[in-house]
Amino acid sequence: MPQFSFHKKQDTLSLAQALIGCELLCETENGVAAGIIVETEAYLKDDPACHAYNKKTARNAPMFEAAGHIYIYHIYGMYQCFNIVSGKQDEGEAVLIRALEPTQGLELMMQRRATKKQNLATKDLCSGPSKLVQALGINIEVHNNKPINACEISLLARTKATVEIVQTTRIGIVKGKELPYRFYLKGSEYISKK
DNA sequence: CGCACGATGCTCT
DNA sequence: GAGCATCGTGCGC
Repeated sequence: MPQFSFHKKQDTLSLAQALIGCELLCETENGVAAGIIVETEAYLKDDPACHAYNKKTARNAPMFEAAGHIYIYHIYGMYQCFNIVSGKQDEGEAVLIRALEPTQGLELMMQRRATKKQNLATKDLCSGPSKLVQALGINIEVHNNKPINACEISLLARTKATVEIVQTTRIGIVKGKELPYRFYLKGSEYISKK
C-alpha cells in the first residue's frame, strides 16, 4: 500500500480534498485501527477560526511545522481533535479530520468507544473529530507534533481513481462560519451530523 | 427522529 | 474568567 505523499506546493484547500478517500491508520500495543477519511475541514492562515490566526503559542506550534506533521489539541476538557499540518513551513495551516469510514480494528474501536449503550453501530464509531481520535487510540501525549508516516500513525494513498466530493461551510464554529472549507465524500453515511 | 443541555479542563486574555 | 474546530444523554414528538 503506497503512502500518501505531501507536495510542498499543494495548498491547504486542495489537500483537504485530496485527503478524502485516503486511509488513516494508527498502531498501538492493542493493535491496528484504521478508516477511510470521508470528511475534512481546512483552517487557513487568514481565517479567524484557525488556531494559528493570532500568534504562535505552545498549543499551536505544531501547525507551523512542515506539511504532514500531526497537530492535536484538547477541546471541551475531555476531547481531542486530530489535524494534518498543511501549507508552507511557518504558515500555520492545517486540515481537521472530521470523520472516517472504519476499515480495520472494528472490535478495538468498539471497546475504545464503549459507553452506557451497548453495540455501537459501525457508522457511529468515527463520525466526529473526537470520536475518531478515541476509536483509533490517538493521543496528544503520544502523537502530537510527529511526522505522519514516520510514526505510529500512517496515511495511505487513495485507492479509488476518483471520488465525488461535496463542499460546504464548516461545523461547530462561530468565527469564519461563512467560509466554505468543509469537504465530504458524497453520499457517505459515515460523516458527522448535519 | 430532533433538540437542549451539562460535562469538564485546557488555553489564552 | 471566558471561550472552546465536542459528545452523550434525556426528553418530547
